[in-house]
Amino acid sequence: MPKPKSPATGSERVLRPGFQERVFDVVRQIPEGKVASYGQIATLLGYPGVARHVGNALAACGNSELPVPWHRVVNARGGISTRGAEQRQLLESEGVVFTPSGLVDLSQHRWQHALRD
DNA sequence: TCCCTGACTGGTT
DNA sequence: AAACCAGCCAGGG
Repeated sequence: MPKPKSPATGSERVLRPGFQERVFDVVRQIPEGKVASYGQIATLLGYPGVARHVGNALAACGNSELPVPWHRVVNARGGISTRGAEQRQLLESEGVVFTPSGLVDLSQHRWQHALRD
């Protein structure tokens, strides 16, 4: 039979369907005043390296029926999304502190899901 | 099906 | 510190 071209053969690093839901699930667990990074969530789900997809999934959080606190997800440097205008305000209203350079102070607000470094 | 883009990241210049 | 680059993989044109 013809050789399968699917990248899943050999090494299955393909995102399973339902990935987006899982992302929402985790994000909903972030408490007020805390933030997590895209990469942190990807790793938590078992897919290190797919931070982009976390962001991509979050971009569609409007499709979710349950509310998703998307503003509590920031990039690895504590920077907020390209649509950060609203995001910053939401975070500050939860007591999140920003550094003078406009980044979330991760040393103070990083959510650790009961884990540690 | 090819090519480009993306709410990302970590390493190298 | 900032720019650049390679890796990641799904979606859309």
